[in-house]
Amino acid sequence: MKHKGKTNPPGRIKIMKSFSHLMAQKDFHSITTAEIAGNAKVTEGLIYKYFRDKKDLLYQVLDNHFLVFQAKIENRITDKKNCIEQLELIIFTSLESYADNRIFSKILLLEVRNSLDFFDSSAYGRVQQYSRTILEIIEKGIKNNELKPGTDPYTLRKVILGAIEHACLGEIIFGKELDIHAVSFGIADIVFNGAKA
Amino acid sequence: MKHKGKTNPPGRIKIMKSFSHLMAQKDFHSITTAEIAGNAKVTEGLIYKYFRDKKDLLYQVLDNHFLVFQAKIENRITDKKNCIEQLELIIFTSLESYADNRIFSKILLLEVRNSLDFFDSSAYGRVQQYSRTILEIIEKGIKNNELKPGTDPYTLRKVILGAIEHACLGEIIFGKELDIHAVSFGIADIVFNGAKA
DNA sequence: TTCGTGAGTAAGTATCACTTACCATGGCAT
DNA sequence: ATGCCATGGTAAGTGATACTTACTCACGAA
Repeated sequence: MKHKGKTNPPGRIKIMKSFSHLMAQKDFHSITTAEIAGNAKVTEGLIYKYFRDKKDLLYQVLDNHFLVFQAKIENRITDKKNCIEQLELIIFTSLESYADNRIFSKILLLEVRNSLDFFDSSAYGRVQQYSRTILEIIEKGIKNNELKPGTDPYTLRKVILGAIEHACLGEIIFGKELDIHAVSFGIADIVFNGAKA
Repeated sequence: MKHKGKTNPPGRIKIMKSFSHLMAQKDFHSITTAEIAGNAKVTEGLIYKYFRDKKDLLYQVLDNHFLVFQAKIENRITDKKNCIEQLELIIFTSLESYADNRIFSKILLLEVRNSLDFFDSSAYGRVQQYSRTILEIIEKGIKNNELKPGTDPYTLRKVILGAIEHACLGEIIFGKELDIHAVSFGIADIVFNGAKA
């Protein structure tokens, strides 16, 4: 008997909460199904009623976190008309979200990428949308001459996304504090004004 | 009986080669010790004579690949005196190395980061040195006014490293082709001259 | 000759992800 | 009322896999 996804029973919620909680402490592979179930006070078998396998659980937890992340970004950038301001805000908000949602960022930046089936998941769909939003803003910026006409939008996106992700890695891995304002300003300054004297 | 690391017996080499070869085909966790041993024509037990565990094998293979990577970079940048040229060369050479050494980049960018014990490994020591080299060039560049005086060297390094890594991810994960010349030039252009019109 | 050491093997074992078969309850059509 | 079946949940496996233990063999030095 498989779960159809029409309801959201307490067992399912408890499993996701338990797993989320464990992800804050250790990496995916060293979390056992026995631990997840024990922590959630259900039996191991129930996990497989609601999730295809352990990875599917990971992806669905990520998907949940991504919803909040995405809503925050989409909400904020609608105020700004200026493309550069929009991009600056995306950099800042991404850093902020990564910083106060360690589990989300740990899963997204460290755990899911090495397994190909992630890219079929609904969570990856959200990554793509976030990524597409950035590209569209850049293309608009080039069109109305806010950004240099020769800029390759894909490369610019690579630099922005790469900088954001790299900035978070130290914090995620070593638990270092990150001055979000300073770093996001610094990244934007380099990306838009250049580092050359 | 543990291995002291003084010699490099054929079994050890065969195991590392076998593992390297398997890493080109699938991800770390779906490679089994039985496969590694079978492929290398030794018994499973021998793996644990030379490597503490499967992860240790991963780190030592990475370490080997990193040696080549590092040598190439250090060699090339000694020609150039100009700091910006040095950084441009690092960007290009990194992309190039990542591109024609898929196993190396897959391990470094996707597989090792989620496990804390990597950061005690000798391979991580090499990552740190590579990273330090970049920082030193940036600091020199700021001192002799090639780069803007206000630049935070750590942030600039984040942008450069992040851009490089992000540029490679698509290639590693989906096997997409990457125009190294175009992308490395694009990254350098944005980072040094800025994207703002 | 003996002894110690490095290279390699064979046969486990504990643990883990995942499966199968089962139980209980409540709403609902007959 | 009654039968029924979908949904939420459990209990007890099972095969695979990472890692361990105890062993053999070859050989160079004392």
